[in-house]
Amino acid sequence: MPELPEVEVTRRSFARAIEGARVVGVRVGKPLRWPLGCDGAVLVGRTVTTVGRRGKYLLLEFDSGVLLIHLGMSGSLRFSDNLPLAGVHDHFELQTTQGGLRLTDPRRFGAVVYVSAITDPLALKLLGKLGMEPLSDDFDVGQFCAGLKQRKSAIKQVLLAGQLVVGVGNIYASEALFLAKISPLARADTLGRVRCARLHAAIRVVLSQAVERGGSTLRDFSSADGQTGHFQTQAMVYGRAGLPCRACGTMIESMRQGQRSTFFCPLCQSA
DNA sequence: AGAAAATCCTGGTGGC
DNA sequence: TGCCACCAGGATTTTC
Repeated sequence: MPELPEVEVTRRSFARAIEGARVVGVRVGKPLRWPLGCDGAVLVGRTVTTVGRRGKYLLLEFDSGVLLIHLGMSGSLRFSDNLPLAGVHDHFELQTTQGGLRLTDPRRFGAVVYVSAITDPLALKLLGKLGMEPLSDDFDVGQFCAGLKQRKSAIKQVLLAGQLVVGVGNIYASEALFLAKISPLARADTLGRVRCARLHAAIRVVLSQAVERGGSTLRDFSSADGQTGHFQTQAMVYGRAGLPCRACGTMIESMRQGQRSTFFCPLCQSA
């Protein structure tokens, strides 16, 4: 499930290799979450300048125009000068002078959207209300705490919502809350200065460690050069229901919060 | 208005 | 074996 670390690992795995490439062809498969927003042919002849990221969106910037790429929950990219024959789950492909960039996405919750600029209304609609970037300097403790003070729902769900801080999905929300020793059920507005600062730090630690480990490969995630991640092997709580807590030995529990599974240690995260 | 909760999309999987 | 409920991320819709 691509969350911020998987998207960032993907970005790093092909950004350098694709920069300067000129588009020579586009292949579109089945429809994704949203329409591409242009005829694929109009991309031919454009040159890739940079590959950026905002939240879980990759921003493939051309000398003119930008492709917003979202991996949804089952998407992965591959960039290679020798891609295998396209399969049934390959739904977008950019052929360039430096190799082919292909999106494979069985569930098709992902998206590739063309906008003429990052200031385009459609881009603003998708990116405009996103929260702070957790790994950048703009992830300010004060702003984070102030934001939490305004939310009455459970802290786990506030993290997932992405309006305050982006990129923290189901895996890393559980992990960060464990690291910060905060119950996923705690109301966001009840967290004081100390727990709030601890959570802020925990989010940064968990996400940056996950990036270092190449992300989490639960089923089939791999970066654009085919590498799998292995953060999942060091998860403290995610997917560990019924197993002993790595810190205190208490049995890890799971529950449902807003139709999503949450994992936590009832002792370490009792407050 | 703005926050919170419910809904929807798809295909792989596990249980029976 | 086949069928079906269930699960997942997050934008969108509905409710409060």
